[in-house]
Amino acid sequence: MARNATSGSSGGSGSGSGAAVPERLLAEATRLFAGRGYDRTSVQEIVEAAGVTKGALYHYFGSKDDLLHEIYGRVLRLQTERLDAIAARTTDVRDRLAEAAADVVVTSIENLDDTKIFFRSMHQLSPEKQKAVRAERRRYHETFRSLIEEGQRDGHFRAHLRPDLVVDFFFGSVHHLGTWYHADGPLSAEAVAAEFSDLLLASVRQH
Amino acid sequence: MARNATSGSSGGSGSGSGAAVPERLLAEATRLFAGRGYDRTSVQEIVEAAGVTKGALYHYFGSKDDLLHEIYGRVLRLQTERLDAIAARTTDVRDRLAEAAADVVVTSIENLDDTKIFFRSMHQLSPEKQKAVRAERRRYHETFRSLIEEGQRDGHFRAHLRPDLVVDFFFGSVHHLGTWYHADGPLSAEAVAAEFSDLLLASVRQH
Amino acid sequence: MARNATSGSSGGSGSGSGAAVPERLLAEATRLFAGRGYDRTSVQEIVEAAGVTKGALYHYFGSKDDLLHEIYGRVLRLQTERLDAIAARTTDVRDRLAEAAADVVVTSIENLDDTKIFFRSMHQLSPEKQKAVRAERRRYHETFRSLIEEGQRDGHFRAHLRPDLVVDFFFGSVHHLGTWYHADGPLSAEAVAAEFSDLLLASVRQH
Amino acid sequence: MARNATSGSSGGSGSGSGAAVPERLLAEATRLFAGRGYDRTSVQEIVEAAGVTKGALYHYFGSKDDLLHEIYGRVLRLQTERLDAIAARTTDVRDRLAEAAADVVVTSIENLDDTKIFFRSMHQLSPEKQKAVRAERRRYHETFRSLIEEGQRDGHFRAHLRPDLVVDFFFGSVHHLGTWYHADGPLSAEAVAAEFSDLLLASVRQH
DNA sequence: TATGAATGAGGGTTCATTCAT
DNA sequence: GATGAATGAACCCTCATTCAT
Repeated sequence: MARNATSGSSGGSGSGSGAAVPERLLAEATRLFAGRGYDRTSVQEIVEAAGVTKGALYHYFGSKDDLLHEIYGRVLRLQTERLDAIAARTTDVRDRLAEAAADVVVTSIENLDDTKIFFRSMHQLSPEKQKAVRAERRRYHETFRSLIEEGQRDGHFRAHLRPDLVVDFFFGSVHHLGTWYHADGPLSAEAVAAEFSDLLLASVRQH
Repeated sequence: MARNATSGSSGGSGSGSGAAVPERLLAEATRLFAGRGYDRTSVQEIVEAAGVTKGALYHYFGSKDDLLHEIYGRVLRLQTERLDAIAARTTDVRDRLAEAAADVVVTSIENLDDTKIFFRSMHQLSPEKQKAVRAERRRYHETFRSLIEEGQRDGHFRAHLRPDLVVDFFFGSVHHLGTWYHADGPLSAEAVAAEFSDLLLASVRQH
Repeated sequence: MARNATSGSSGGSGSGSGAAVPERLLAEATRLFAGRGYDRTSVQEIVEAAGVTKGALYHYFGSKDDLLHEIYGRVLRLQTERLDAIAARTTDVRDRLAEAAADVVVTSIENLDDTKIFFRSMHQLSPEKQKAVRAERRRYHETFRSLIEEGQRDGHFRAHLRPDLVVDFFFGSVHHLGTWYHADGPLSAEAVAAEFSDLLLASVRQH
Repeated sequence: MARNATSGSSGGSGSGSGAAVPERLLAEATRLFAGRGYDRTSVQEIVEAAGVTKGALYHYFGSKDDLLHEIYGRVLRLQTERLDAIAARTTDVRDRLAEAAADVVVTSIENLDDTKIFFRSMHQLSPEKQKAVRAERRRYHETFRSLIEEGQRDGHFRAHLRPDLVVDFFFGSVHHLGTWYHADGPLSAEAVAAEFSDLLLASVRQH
């Protein structure tokens, strides 16, 4: 029943604050959910930030829950696409794993609000939407895991490690980025990506 | 404003479910916060689960927020004590780090409800309580980090790694346990602890 | 404010579900009002059921209220015409009363949705429309009552009965049909009509 | 989950408008539902009329729906008790039927607001509560019907009549009272009761 | 020590209607 | 003739907290 939230842009005749209404709503919701948490952000606050009324929000989104789901969807689609592209390459599996690890760190930092929301607010989605998101997330993890398994078969990675545990180990670190990373701190996204990638590779590599 | 929540036990002649009222309240609150989240758990649900009335809760705790703070306090005190004990030993720093890592995994799994609450609900504490918790947490992280720095000075651990980044890397994995670990799954707490500890050591060790 | 709702049919070349738009809207509104009640049926539901948009509805009808009024109008016109025709005959007044009673039962059952709406939703009309409907209804009742009065003058019906009370007695039964009658039950419309007519005649006849 | 709404009276120390809060809420709700209809009466209007806040209403009643259900319950209990008492007598079945008919007319008029609500708002109850009310109502109708069946077996009432149809015929008239009866009109409750009872008896009697 | 009725502010959501296109 | 985005007001309900008892 959720309406299609990504209508074409308003075409440049733009009255108001520039971007189209659904995009503005998603952007403000993302910002507020990341800051205050999903439950502490009221629909009223979102629409005020976006400069529209509640009716407009419910014209585009079926519920507050739908907004959250849409936010998840965007980031999942983005990361899945990127991982699939990296995994499909024909380079050494160690390079592919390193690159995949660095890439997810960079995109997580570039979308830090989404990252914060992701690991804090998943359980506030309605059960069925939670199931949908988990399924997409599982696909993503499986692709990542298959890289580790491939490295183990090739003798590059330590064979006794449980690949699923390694995935949970690493993605815990990634999801946690939202808790401590600050854009205005001393570390660039690429610096963190390089070190996380290095740590992951060192932890699995056959020495 | 917070009353002292840990009064002596009611002496055993207690009516009801055995344990003293404040303990029962904390236990039920922990269970419910972990399951539904802090904001979605009502005070009414907590007192019903504990078999008391609202008046009783507000007799022992100044606010719902106080309950959450107390839960944080318990787990922080526990983990700080254990880490301090491990860090104070005189064994090889690699052993101390491995042991500290394994220990925090085991206690996180043994108190999985607290772990879930910890990483999801921090931002739902009042700002000043949040500050207090963060300060305690920082002390904990600093102790952990000092083990890594010691290992670097000794030449056991790779010198170019940023110790604080390593700590955030590892504790992301630990906090994430609440998201995927299930007591009735195939892995014991000790098995996860061993593998996480192994991964951490491998990732930092000089090879 | 109400536009003329019964425009000529669109000529048969019509796109969509066959009948002209206003008729389709009235038909779906009748079905929905009978099922869910007037207040619980949204304009959105009506236009979706009719396969048009809100703009179309408001093009033909001035308001949601207008739809309800039009539904009342149709059934009132129908029943008034039929009663007038029966009352104008020259047969024995007992036969005319019996026929009128049976006829209103049959048409009430044939338009059971209208009947349900009639007795449940009158008070949801705007005051002025309510007044108009009541006036038409009064005319109808007066015609019916005059049959009873005629029978009393002729000595066929018991003289001490209050004719208006008899009318209310009988039409209570008729309006109530919507509550219990089901088309797929064991009773045909004609069977109910015969028995109701019989009960009415027996209740007023001089024995 | 509905709280018990009929606490003891407040004991005479009565601050405020006299009666206890739940009773006041039910009384005002009855008045407003009868006047405007259930859907058109807001919870805000009810609590304002009763001089309390929304929180107080929801302290005693689980939902607006519960209020309606409680109103139904009261009138059903009253009428069931009275009918059972009359049906249990040992007088001639014609007298018992006449008395039962007259009695339900009198109590329906004495509780005219409840009567109005009954026939207009039943379908606005939640499905499960509707089922409960219908079941109670069916019991009531069955008792009434058994009087007619008894009269048919005794040869007092016409044997070919369908008893259930007679019951629906008569209770249509009774439920309809709310539509036309006015306390300040020319007819006393007893006068209407006598005539309705007479009409019913005449319609079923063997002549 | 404990009760539980009552508050008051705010929660998410629905909806008839309008109007620029 | 017809669209559908947007409004704005009202809707039912929840909840942490207080306080007279």
